[in-house]
Amino acid sequence: MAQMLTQTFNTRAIKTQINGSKIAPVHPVSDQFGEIAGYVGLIATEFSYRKDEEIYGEDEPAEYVYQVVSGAVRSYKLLSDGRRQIGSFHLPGDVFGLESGPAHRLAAEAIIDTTVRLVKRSSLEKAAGTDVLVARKLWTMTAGELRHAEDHMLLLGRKTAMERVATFLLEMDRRLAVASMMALPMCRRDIGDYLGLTLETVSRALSQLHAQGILGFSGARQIVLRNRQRLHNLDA
Amino acid sequence: MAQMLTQTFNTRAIKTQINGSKIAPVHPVSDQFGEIAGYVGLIATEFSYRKDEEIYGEDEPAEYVYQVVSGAVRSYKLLSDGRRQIGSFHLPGDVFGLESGPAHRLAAEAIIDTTVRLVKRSSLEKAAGTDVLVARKLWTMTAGELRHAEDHMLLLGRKTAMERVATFLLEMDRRLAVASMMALPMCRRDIGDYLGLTLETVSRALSQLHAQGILGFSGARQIVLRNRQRLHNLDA
DNA sequence: CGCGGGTTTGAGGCGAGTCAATGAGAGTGG
DNA sequence: CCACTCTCATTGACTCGCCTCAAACCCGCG
Repeated sequence: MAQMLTQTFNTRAIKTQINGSKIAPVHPVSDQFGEIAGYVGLIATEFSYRKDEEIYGEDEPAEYVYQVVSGAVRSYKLLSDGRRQIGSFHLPGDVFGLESGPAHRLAAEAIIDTTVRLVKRSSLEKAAGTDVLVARKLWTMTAGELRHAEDHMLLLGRKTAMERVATFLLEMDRRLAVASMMALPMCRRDIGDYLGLTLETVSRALSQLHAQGILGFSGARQIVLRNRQRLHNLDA
Repeated sequence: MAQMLTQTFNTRAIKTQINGSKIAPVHPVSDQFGEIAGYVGLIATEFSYRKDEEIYGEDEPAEYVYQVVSGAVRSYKLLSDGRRQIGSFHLPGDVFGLESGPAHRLAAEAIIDTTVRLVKRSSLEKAAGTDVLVARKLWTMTAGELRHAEDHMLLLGRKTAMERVATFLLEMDRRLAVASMMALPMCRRDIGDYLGLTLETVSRALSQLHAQGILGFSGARQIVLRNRQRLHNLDA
């Protein structure tokens, strides 16, 4: 299996080894991996990426499907002049990189040091070809991404800067708050590129919310929401 | 079947009958309907909507899946104060209203008088439960919508007004041009709400493209692209 | 023909972007 | 343990692209 990895991962495996990431031993799919597919016969492998390391590029063949174990990932598209739109952030437990077609439509990078679990796309395809429950699960996961994208189109097309930031805070609060505190893994530029704003506009909105007592800081990326209701009111 | 329709369509069927739409006789799925599912046993019905008539509302139970036969449909979300984001336009041949979950996440309205073919969602679910090819087709269709949404997020978050209009024109040219002429079914406000712009900004961009000789008008909604290459250059 | 909705065009305002400087931590090495 | 550095974040001043408001125009349709 270690041999299979070096074959199939080629450049990425080499790069990751240079970066000092470990390759976890092969093991059967555990319950925790049920999000991708809780079925015997699927091989899950762990893999690690360093901060800002590319996991896959836009239009690259979609060979694997990933689940974040720890860390955080951004999926994005670029325009030719470098303008970037982040489509989604992937946090621990999230599955990403799932494609129905042959290629990844967004690139993916580790926001911070990140460990993922992955399975070969062909394994999933094969399982889906014989098991309608697997097929249904794949559809449902893609539909979940579509739901998020539809909500995000409304944000990008029609919300004001303050509404976008309020939406973002409530989303992150829901997805990664522990004990009412959230530790954002991403920088202001990432947030801006997710919300269709500049990093300065994001910073100004956060400062304004801080001044109004709606949130508290413990360092720029440790945020406590002090009044979710008022935040909801700011979110259209 | 007519009885089934009045039962299952309730208010919509009544409204449509008042509007004078016809209810087509039940018939087996034809080859043309293969986009939804070319399988024996699925019942397709035709239904018509008048200009601006609602086909289904946001968060309404997703009982049917639709395919445009003729006309055009807009799918959109609204903010509480009326701001609208159109997620996509559905043109003849397009399938819309397909959901993995229980409810429609966007509302749908006929842009002009429109005829659709529809099948019960439960029929598709049932077919997908026994036939992995049907299941695969449903997944692929949802993945296609996701691809469009991802491209559109990039447009809404990062493109300029002129780039958005150029992208729109190329999309419509690809999807509905006949003999290099496209007859837009939607008004400037719809285009603006699709592109995250105001109708005035859309109009100004089109006027500018006209002045540059990149497109020609035969009435405000009949457009000929005279230089696709320059339009591509304007689209980031 | 003559409405009337839809479109175009103009003038001015404003929200977010740009450019620039300062500030605050986190990590590093002496 | 502190000084240094470097990245990231904040804040300010100014600009600008798109929005708003308003008026004129143009067809398409009855």
